[in-house]
Amino acid sequence: MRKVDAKEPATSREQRVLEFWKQENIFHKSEKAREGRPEWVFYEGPPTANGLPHPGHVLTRVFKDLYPRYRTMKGYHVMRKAGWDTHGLPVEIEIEKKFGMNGKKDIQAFGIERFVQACRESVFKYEEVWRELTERLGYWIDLDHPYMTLTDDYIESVWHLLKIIYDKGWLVEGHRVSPYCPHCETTLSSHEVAQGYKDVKDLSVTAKFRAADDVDGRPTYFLAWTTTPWTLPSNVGLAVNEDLTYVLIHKAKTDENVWVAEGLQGQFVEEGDRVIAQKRGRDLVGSAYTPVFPYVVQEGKKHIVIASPHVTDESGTGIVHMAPAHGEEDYKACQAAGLIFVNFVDESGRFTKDVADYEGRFVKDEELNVDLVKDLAARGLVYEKHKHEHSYPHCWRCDTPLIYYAIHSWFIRTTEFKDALIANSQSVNWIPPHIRDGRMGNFLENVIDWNLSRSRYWGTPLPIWRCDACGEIECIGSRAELEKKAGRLPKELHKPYIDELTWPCRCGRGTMVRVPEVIDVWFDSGSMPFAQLHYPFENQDLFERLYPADFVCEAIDQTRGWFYSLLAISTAVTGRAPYKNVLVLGHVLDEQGKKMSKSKGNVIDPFEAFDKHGADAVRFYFVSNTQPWNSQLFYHRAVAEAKAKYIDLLQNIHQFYALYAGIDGFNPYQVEQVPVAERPLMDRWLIARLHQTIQGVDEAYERYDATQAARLLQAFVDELSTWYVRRNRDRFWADGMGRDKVAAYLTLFEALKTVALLTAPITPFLAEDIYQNVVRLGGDAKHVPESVHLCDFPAADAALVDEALIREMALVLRIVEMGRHLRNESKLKTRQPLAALYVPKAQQDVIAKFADVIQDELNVKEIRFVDLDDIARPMLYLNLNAVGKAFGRKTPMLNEAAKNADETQIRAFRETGAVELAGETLTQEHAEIRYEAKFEGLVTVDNRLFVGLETRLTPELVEEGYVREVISKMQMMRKEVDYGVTHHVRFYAEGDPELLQVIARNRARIDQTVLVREWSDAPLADADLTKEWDVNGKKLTLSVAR
RNA sequence: GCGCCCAUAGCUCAGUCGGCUAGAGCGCACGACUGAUAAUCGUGAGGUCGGUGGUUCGAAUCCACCUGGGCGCACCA
Repeated sequence: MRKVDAKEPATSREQRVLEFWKQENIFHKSEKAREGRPEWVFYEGPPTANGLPHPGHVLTRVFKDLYPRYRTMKGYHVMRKAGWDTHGLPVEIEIEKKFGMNGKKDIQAFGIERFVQACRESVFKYEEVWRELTERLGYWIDLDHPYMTLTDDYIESVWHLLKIIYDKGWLVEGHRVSPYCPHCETTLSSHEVAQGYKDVKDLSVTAKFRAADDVDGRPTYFLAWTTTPWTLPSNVGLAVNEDLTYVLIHKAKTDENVWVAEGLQGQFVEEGDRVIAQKRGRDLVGSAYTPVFPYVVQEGKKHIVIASPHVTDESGTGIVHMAPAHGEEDYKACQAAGLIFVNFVDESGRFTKDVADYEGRFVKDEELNVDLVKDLAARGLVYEKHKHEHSYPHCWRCDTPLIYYAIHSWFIRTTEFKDALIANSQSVNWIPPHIRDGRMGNFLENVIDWNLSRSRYWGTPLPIWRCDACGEIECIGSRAELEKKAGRLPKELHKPYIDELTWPCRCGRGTMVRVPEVIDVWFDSGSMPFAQLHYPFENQDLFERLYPADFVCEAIDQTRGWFYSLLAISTAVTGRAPYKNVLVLGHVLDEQGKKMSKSKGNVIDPFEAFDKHGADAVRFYFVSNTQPWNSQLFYHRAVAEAKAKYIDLLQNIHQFYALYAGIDGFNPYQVEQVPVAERPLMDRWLIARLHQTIQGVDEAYERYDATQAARLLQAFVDELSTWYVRRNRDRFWADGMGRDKVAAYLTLFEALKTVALLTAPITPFLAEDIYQNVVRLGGDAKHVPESVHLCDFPAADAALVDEALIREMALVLRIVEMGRHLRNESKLKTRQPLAALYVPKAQQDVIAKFADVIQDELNVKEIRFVDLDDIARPMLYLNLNAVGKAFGRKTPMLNEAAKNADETQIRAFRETGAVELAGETLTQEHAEIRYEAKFEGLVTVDNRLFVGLETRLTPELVEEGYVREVISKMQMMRKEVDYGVTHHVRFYAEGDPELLQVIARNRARIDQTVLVREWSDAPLADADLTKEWDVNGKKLTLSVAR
């Protein structure tokens, strides 16, 4: 065993452990050792390695590591395959930036092959950083055999899944209005849109659409509000709700009439205005109006009022302007009413030449919108305008504001199997449970079709070929199928190579050409249960064993991300839920509770945290601080605190054990075992607490409550250190190796060993360090598993959980606490022995068993069992402040009466809470009962217990106090010059003659305690230290030498 | 706008089924210990349990509404 330096920096300890794991291949062995055992299935959600890790990744990885470690110790086989998410817009945008490109035209010019290869190369840009993070954190995951979404095998599996979905008729193309990024020139799915909402201020305008017919000879307008003035040139209709009532208001100031919904008229009727007509929405339908811009010239039904049920009178005017290309509801309502369709915005978000005056201008440009509104205002068509703050979707990667845009896309008809999605989600153990019916439940209730296609380059190609003549389409589900059709395989299953493959259509006239789109990256990652194994082309048996997952864990933003894509694909393909238990984590926030983000500059570098506090401390902090689904504040001071109250404490105990076990050459495997039943009470108590802790920790891990496990461990380690070790220190430095000493060693050994095992999932480094040193004796104990992580999880022995003993010890601790309170009040330091402690006779049976502990802890000569009335007098003690407020001038009189209250009055107060004094009724707010000692000393009482401390000093007690004081000073000097704890040394003393006599009289005891070899008669010439002390007011000068 | 979560000491958090005087750690003040010692232990001060109302013998806990924070959703016209 090696000596332990509790001050060793955590990083150096953790480096040592990492070295050992690597050297001995422990991670690999931990998986190997459980081969053939039942599987406990974990799925890794793939991060993208082209960005740097964030503290949030540390949080998820702590929990992704902890439960697999626990399950492995419980005897399960856990496969831990890493994964990388490699496709998609984020990668493309990086490359665009890198080469100074902007938009798809530039990419085309750059060359798609070159572009795609550049993407491929950049995907693992930060892999090294991720690898280091993973290692430093102690996250055991197989990074050498990861699944990668860009490989042909992976893509082939994804194709297989798409084909199944296609064959079920759920993969369809459609023309609909979707959120669209004009920079990336592609549509986004709902879960991508969800990532990018931001609060922005946009110019909003209430425009006036002049009705064809004047009323009362005055111009009459329909009012409609919009926050997107750029959609007004494409206006083809106005929508009302058939069932709402609309009013016509005569505006006195401008002498014109305006239509708005009745429910909103309050915002439009000003002084002098009046309502001159009222109509149901259905009666307005069909009314013609003049458009506010002249650009819609296409023939057909247009510029009339139509009905749409989605119109409400909750905001705006209750009349909605319709631009069918830019709103899902607009599109549907216009179609239903048979209005024409126009789209004046091109794929890069600019006006086409149809909008002659604004051709080429970007529609989300603020100036353009201002110009449009000015244009309207010049023509008197603005009723009102203002800056409106609202949250508006932005592209989650390039930050461009999205527009709603009617475009051709491929969809998975998730709405078709919505019920199955809901049923599968219901079967999952969501942690915390509210996710099931809350976040996830709501989302699934409102599920919309999955917009799968992206008109981009770097992604899994949509495996659909279409005949350029007859339009027939075919979905390809494997490489073999493709080869059969096309006669060959491409260099890789990516654009542009894949697009080169064509074949003649059955129709005999045309060629089958692949559609240009790639798919949403979320489909890639959601396919991983299948694709990570290249299923069904390989590993069919393995897949059966590894599906579905027992456990997945990500942060809450993945509800609509990975959790959903896994669920949707799995439900579509197998009809089953892909996972059984899902731990949904909260976000990591900074010290002020603000989200950590690069732009705010408040991101704590995970590596800095590891360097400062060690990975164990970070891990323990995240696990113990709060339940993981709550937001977690992350800052250095908090981690340092977690370290101090658990990691350091445990390492201190380890150091203590190693120090003495080293000195004594204690070997737990070679000594004669002392059965627990034959060990002292203290040992039995600790063992009882230990097994109680095993039970609690095991159950907590089992139900995915590692926070509870960590807190139970922390409580146990605290008691182990501050009560067991502190109370039993002298047993470890007793001479020889008697049975009591062996019992103490065995007890502490078992506690340390078990704690190392219990804490291994949470703090794997510290656990290993203790295990190697204490359990494996630095490698000498060959008969125990090589690593703590190869051990079986400890089993609690219920028979050892002596609950009565645990309760009794709690009582003892309470007595000690009360005793220390009295010591504090008496101002008599603990080193001064006192004659007696009084405790309740009623508890004699229990207390007597622990008398020596209590006596020693409080430094009293004797414990006396008494009744409270034997040692204390109850008194009525007034709260003069309260009494003064209530009774004013009678206060002094009442106080006098309280002092003289007799026993019956006090008993009445004790029993009823009220007492009659001098004709007034005093209650508990005015008075309390205090106890006055009947002996020379102090008494304290609580509702269960009382403790009395005798403070009378006899000459003998005083002398002993001096002795203890002198011993203490001598020990401090030994410490200061850093003599070994077993060295015998020489002392010389001079000073107060009385004190010197005390020393002389107590030489035997002092010498034995302080290991004094010789008292010198003359000053020590070779003294290592000389110090002058004040010993209870008497001068003493001491010198020490070896 | 709709939905989910949260709000307890200066800070971070416990508080079980509604039930003793609402707890812990850190910080602060004071003290103790001194063979784990740059470690450790104790005592004390510190609370309108976010607010208002309700249910109840009894509410931090259950209900309603409100306020503040975090997050999510989206036809915010």
